Amino acid sequence: MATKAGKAAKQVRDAEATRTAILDAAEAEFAQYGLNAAKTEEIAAKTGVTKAMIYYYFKSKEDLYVAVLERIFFGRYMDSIQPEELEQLSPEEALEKLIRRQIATDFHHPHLNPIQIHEALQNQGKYYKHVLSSDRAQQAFGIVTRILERGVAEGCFRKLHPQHTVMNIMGACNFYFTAYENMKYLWQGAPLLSPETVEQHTQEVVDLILAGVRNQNNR
Amino acid sequence: MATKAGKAAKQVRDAEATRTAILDAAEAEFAQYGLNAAKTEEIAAKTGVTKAMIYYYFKSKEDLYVAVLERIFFGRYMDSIQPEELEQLSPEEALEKLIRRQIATDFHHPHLNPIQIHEALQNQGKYYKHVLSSDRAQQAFGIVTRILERGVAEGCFRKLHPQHTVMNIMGACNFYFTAYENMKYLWQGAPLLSPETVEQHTQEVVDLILAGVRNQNNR
DNA sequence: AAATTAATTAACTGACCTGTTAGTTAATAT
DNA sequence: ATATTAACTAACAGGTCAGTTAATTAATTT
Repeated sequence: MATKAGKAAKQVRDAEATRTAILDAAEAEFAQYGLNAAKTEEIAAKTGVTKAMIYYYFKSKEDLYVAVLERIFFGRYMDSIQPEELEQLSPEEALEKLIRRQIATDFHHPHLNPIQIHEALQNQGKYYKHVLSSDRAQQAFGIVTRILERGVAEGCFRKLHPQHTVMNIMGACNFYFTAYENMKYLWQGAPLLSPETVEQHTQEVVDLILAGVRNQNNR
Repeated sequence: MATKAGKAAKQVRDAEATRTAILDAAEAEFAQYGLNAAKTEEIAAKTGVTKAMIYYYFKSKEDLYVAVLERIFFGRYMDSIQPEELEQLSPEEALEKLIRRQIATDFHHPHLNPIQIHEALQNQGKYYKHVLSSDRAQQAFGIVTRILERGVAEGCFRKLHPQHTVMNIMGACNFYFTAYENMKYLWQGAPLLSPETVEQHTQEVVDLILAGVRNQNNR
């Protein structure tokens, strides 16, 4: 929709659209397999183009992978979480909103977490370094950490370690999605990924974490 | 030490030892890459034998993978957690011990979690199904869930959903290790995987979760 | 409408990777 | 000591995969 496209989508050839389609297919492939086990042939097949197209738009599989990483982090993650907005709220309100947004993001962008995890496990974060070291990322996580620091300072949260707590909250939010495919064998019956159970998961995490950080002596 | 070995270890050829060495190397390789991206050649090299040895002891890469899965789950995980023992304790004590054991297991068997995660993401739990459906696994997780149910029934835990809470606790315990390689770029300085910080992580999770599940109305 | 440029494909190359085979060396039994 | 079995290796076969090349078709410009 950015370029000149009279009727859009009706074009047979559309560089922008093809590039995006490749990124979309690559995102799905990398989410399932990570950089190493992902197959360019498979990405091309999912896109509906020839493998050569990948190398027309991207230098290499590695280059495509980095493009996917950057797009999903800056495009999807940061936009969904909106850390800046949380600064206006009280620590409790901000924390609850953060949790709800985090889980909603996991649910609506199911590739985000798998890609990050594969990157950590397979490549030790090598390709993620420049993303997470960027000013935008540092600032965003600074804001998140400061929500907890503010809570402690204001006395509504108990004395806790902000960075550890941020990680533990992320763990509680994410594990449900990460481990779903294994967990389904443990507690059968329940359809673990239905909107209803995700809503229940959200409420459980909110209750657990807010009770977990609240200062009992205060009030 | 099981077979007849006068001076043990001094043998040049030792089937049992070689098989175990292959399993060890495979465990490390699968933990980093998962089934699909793991290379048999690499496993052989790590073991210090020829690739053909893998096929002497195991039918296929898949077969070796399943052997690794079973060994690490039944051998390492179940032995470390000892769910049966937790049944004797009060819900609070049991829950704290469970958390401490879970994290200690993650720390001392760093391959366990990565393998499980890769299995979920890459293979949708296909090769884990028979493991988690087994009586031993079902019973163990039943015990864990029942700790929470007991706590709710006895009134020391607030009204919570046991299965969701088990997952959220596991998430808080595991995420620290899973995401470490990415997280190190966010909060530099601190050596995130030193014994000291792992101890701190443990205490933070214990504090967070116990406060999070405790019933405030009850005393 | 013809010429030019951009998007796309088919077919290929060379490296790599799983699994095999046939032969070799060490341990064990006779 | 010799024969037999068990553990192990070197070398290879066949398939797969990342990346390339040369030709083709669609869009754009003149």
